Amino acid sequence: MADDLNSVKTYHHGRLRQALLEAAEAVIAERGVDGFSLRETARRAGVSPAAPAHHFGSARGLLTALASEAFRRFGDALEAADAMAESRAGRMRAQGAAYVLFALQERAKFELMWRYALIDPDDPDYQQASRRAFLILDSASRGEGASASPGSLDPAMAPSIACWSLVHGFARLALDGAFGTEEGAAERAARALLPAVLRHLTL
Amino acid sequence: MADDLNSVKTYHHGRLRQALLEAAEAVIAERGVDGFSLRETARRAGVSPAAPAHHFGSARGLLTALASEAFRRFGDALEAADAMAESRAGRMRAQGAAYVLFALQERAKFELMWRYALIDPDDPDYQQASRRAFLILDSASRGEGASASPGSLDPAMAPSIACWSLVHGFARLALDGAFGTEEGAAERAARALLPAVLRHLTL
DNA sequence: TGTACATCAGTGAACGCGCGTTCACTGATGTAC
DNA sequence: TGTACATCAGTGAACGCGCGTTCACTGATGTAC
Repeated sequence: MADDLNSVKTYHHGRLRQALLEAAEAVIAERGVDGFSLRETARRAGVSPAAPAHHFGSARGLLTALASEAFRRFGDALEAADAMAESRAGRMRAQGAAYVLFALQERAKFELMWRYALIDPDDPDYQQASRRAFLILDSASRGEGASASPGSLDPAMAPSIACWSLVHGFARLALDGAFGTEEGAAERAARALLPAVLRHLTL
Repeated sequence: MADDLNSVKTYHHGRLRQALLEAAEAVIAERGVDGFSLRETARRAGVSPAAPAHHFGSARGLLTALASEAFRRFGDALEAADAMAESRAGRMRAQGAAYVLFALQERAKFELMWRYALIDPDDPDYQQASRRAFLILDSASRGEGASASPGSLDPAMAPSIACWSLVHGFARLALDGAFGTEEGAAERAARALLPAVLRHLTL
């Protein structure tokens, strides 16, 4: 029977955790990160406002899970871009483009990823997901297997940090409307300027 | 009599507008941008919750005024740094250091400056203050008098945008704890890494 | 195969909260004559 | 110099809001025998 896959409304949802994450994603995509509300998320998932607590403990817990998931997909995007390029500079540029593309396409999620007032940055899952993303960037900008760790102040980190800063800054400026606030302005700026901007980095 | 400068509590405040801006600044410095509240601001200024409306219209109005003022001081800091250096590269690096220093020292204000969900980015005063800051950066990275405008997609903008992106990204990553979340970690990272990072920029 | 029971995943009503804004008001100031 | 009056800059109580979380509960599921 396809019944239990479709319309039958049962007391137990079955995949509520995933459904809540999707609903939350939709809420922030529509209303912005600041417009998030746990009750609205529950409403969209068709569930009582108390239900999310069962899976995430609190609103912060849900957002932390969503941010972790976002970081994972972000890492995937960087990895995929990396695999398409060959030279060191080529890898770095491909990743830089993917970085900015992700930020523009998944705007709200990208902002959430860095919103420490709303998530728990000490969550192990979050930590692991965000650290991984940096290591992918790092390995491209220093060429081959990553060695140092994100938190270190080793001067050997400078190239990676410079690369990271450049693309991160460009993405945020674009999101914040520095290149115009009209519809599509950020995307146009990225297309027109990003390649030239990336060329200003010496590795 | 010094009375009217000190303790005498009069019905009319006299400089309430300024007092509210200062109170708001203190609130976000203590509680973070997300912790802002108009009522709390009024409380600190020793005034009823309805008073701010008289000077700023709404909470958003107050925050927009605060962000504009922040951008003005930010521009001043960039300008001062610029005046200390001589070569083009020197000016750019001095401004870059000032940029990051401002972000770290005036953390909450710096974040507010870019928080479009809370302010009105179309406010003329805000526009002018933010545009000015960019033009100072721009004039250093292209050498001498600024020519193009922030919104343009002219490829000649690439050096300025690259410089801007680099320092903006570094600042945000530092604030967001990418270099560690312990007390003072961001400052230490800036001291240890920023000069080397700035050297990766070709002008 | 059937039954008892523990555990799990939801409900829905209620709580208390602090918020931004509104409203009719009043005390102080400044200006015209 | 004194008075009338408009304007300005505050008050403080009230409104309605949506929020996150709590609580005692119940329906469904899975497991042991």
